Amino acid sequence: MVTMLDVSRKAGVSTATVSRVINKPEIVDEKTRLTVQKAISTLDYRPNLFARGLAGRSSHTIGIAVNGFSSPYFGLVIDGMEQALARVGYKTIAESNRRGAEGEREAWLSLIERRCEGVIIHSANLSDEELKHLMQQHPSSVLINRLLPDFEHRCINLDNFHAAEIAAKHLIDNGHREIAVITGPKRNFEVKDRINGFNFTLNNAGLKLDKDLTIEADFSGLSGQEGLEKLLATGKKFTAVFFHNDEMAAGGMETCRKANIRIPEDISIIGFDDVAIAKHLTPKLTTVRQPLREIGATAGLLARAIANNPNDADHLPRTFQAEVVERASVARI
Amino acid sequence: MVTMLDVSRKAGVSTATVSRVINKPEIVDEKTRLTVQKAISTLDYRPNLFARGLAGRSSHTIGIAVNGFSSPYFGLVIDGMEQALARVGYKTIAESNRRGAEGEREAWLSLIERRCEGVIIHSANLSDEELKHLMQQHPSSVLINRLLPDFEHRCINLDNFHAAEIAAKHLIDNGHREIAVITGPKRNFEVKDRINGFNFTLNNAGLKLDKDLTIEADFSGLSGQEGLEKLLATGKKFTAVFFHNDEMAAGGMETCRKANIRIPEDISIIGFDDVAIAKHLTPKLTTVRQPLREIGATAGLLARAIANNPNDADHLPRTFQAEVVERASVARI
DNA sequence: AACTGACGTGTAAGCGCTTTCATTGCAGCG
DNA sequence: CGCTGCAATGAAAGCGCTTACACGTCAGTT
Repeated sequence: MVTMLDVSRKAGVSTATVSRVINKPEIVDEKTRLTVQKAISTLDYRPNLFARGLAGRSSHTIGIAVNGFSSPYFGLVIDGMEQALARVGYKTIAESNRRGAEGEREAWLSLIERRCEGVIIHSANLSDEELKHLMQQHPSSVLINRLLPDFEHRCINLDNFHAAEIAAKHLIDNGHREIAVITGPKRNFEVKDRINGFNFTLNNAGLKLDKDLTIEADFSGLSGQEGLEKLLATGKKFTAVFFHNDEMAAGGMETCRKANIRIPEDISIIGFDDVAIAKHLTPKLTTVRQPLREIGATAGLLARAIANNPNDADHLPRTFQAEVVERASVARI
Repeated sequence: MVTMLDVSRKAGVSTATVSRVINKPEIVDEKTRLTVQKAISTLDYRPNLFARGLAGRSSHTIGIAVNGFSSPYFGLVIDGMEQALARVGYKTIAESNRRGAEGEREAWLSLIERRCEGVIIHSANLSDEELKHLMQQHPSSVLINRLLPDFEHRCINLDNFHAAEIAAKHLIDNGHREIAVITGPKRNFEVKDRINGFNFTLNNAGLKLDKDLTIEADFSGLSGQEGLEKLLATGKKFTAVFFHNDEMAAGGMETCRKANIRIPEDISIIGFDDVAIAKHLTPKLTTVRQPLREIGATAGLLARAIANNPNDADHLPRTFQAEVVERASVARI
């Protein structure tokens, strides 16, 4: 392994100078700089990250902890982050949460251990209390999909209230009056916001949400399927249903197929997220798109800014707006 | 930050002993070990990975470089790897390739720099020559989805020949005689294997592949869509088409829908991979499933074994068998 | 009783960098 | 011509850990 010492010898300077050439080229004389750079490239030298990290230089990497890499949702977030960060010379490292609060804490710490300058966390299981504690202890971490009191400027979120608003509006504009909804777990704050936004819009339009027509599910396809079955079982009339994610919407479509219910002729369906499957469903799913890549990108940039240059952080948005992607699962009636 | 020195003081021993407790607990006296462990946990001490890495201890992490985190394909591979490795106390770090050969090399090196004990690489763009060079230089890296001459024992692959064989067999068994195929890029070795396996089976059954009925595409949905259009334009008769991945199959279905061709009544379709969208298509896609998680898991384990205990490596499989998942897009005729 | 090993532990030398502080050389000044 | 001040560089002290080596201690020998 070729070390900085090798380079310095080859270039006839001290290791300090080599280090400067690498980290602050502007402060070394042009001539020396050139010699050193030549030495670096002819020796094919690459700094040892561990030594660098130990010696205290910043690692130029931002970490992100998610639950499972195979989620289409987080895949996009990470991708967005990775690309934005790469553009400013930063590396991304992704870690997979083990399940539960313990797993989330573990992943977070592990990222810190890796000396990530910033860490971005999606936590569903840690309590506000503990989250606050960790946020305090690790000042350049940022949360996504969670709004932690007192740490709002370090949280990145979709404007779920608004997102549900436009979903409702889309349905109403298309003439729907009896609307059902299948929600995510109600303890999630984003679920609450969606419910509120949805209700708000319905109320404004002089409609109201029938309690029996809102079912709590758990974001899984199966729960969507069963949710719609329950809805059907009530015998109540409804012409449209709003699912809190696409996965559940796909499940819902499945029960329609089984029950011989036509979409959108008999029931209109609107989803949420716009993940890959949405456009492959039949009919193609009209859904509320989250700007996932953008959220990832901003989270990454924010973490970096907080770590290095807190002023920059102010310019970054903390909340994002969804938009509805009109496809073919909502009928005008 | 609490360091090993703090722990050693608290426990009244030297740092060397603390280090031993962490790395080779068996060699320290039980009593001391307990004191030290208590000190560690009351201080909430966590070793500094950089110092560890620098001082030469193994990092207990395996890295993987893929192109983009949002691919449903690699998502599963990484997930499988992560879980298998976690089970043996190893960490996974995933890095996203930048495009092209240069990007792949870069990601590889970057993983090495992070002192990953082993590295697992998916390379589509590096030449065999360069790959060999890198494999030599970094003895505990393993390749997935590529078969590099002279390094077969460090390559993990699907048995593509067999996979295509069973796809063909499935079609033939269902009575199909005129079969079209839409392939991936032919320079890919796995594509070649699939073509060979497919042809082989067809020939064995006394059929042969019509040159006009095989179209080269690029694995994208759009290319699948266009591929089927071209097929239709030939005016030749075919009752089934084999797509080299699900994405393209979805595209093909799209074409059918537009052309008012019923699946599977008019044309049967079989895909490849079995990614998330497959079961959401209408009709549900019959496809050849790759054991993606298992491939990931084995790749991770293999890299680790090569790094630590070459003998263990022998037991691990290098090639995996696909299976067809029968759903609803292939008709019996 | 002196001698051997095995065992448990401590001492201290790095690992490859960054960074502070000191040093040098030299232009510009009175 | 001696100063000051600045720019460019070097010397050396860590960063927090691992590990070779040395050093007791205390059985079990002879």
